[in-house]
Amino acid sequence: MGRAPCCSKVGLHRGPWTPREDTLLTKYIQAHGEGHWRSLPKKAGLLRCGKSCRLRWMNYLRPDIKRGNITPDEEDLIIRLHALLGNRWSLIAGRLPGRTDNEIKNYWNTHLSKRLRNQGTDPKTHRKLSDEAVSQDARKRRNSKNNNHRRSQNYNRNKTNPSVEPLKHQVHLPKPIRVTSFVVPINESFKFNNLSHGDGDGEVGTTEVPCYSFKDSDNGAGFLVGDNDDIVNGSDFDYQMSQVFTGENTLEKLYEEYLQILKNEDDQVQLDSFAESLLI
DNA sequence: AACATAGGCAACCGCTCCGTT
DNA sequence: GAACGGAGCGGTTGCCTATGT
Repeated sequence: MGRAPCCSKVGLHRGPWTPREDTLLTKYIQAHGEGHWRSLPKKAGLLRCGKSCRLRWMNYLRPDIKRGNITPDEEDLIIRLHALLGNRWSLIAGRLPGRTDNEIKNYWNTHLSKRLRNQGTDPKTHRKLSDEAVSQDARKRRNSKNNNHRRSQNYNRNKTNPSVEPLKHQVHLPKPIRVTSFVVPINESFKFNNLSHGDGDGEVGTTEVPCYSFKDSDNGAGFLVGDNDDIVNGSDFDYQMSQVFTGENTLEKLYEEYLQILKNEDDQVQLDSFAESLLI
């Protein structure tokens, strides 16, 4: 408490990560493994704070991250887990292979909580909302929307009004799709390739971009993914998805657990002990 | 075509937890 | 037991794109 934020040091990069930074971070972790986040940026040659590096790795660069649409099964599981655990996103993410807490949190805030409200369910308590509560909720949402619009309006005003200091131009890369659920050992997990592509500033040239080639030792399925939309082969993606969900039956197993518990929903002790088990 | 609004997501911030000294 | 520091978590913000007017 009272500690200075680790990102307050001047001269550190902030905002979206560049392909070069991604490469440096991934290469470093590939060689040395995760951990020691505070000292990592210096050793890896990054002008970022350790927290930023950790976040980038955990939410974006890890090879076992699954990107792409949340399936209806996953949605259902998230809702049920949220009912049990509340906003403990990391615990919820821990039960969804390849999903990150940040992704689930965002998905909850942007999709699921709205859907529950529309269905007349309080997304916090998972209980039915009364008519009065529903209308109050609608008023609240209108207000929060207005606040959000103000932020957008400020941004757009700055964008269109040359008298206002323009915000720095930032490059948002296309979302990569990384689909693996198997553990990849350090140093053998992935290889880097060089890709020719536009770098987002209108220039076209050769930039080093992380592009990982995975190999599942069990079934021999190769898989190429990276920061470029055209890298991922759709059929491979589907194939991997099916391996994740039909091969391991992770979600089905969880569903069975849930169904068992929900059958005895009155049995609070059992429910509690299940929630307890998730904490391990 | 230009502008306004709405929605989505990556990244940041501040706090807490927990191991070490 | 107190102080310290690394790591992790959840809430919030900033910026972008899509859609509407």
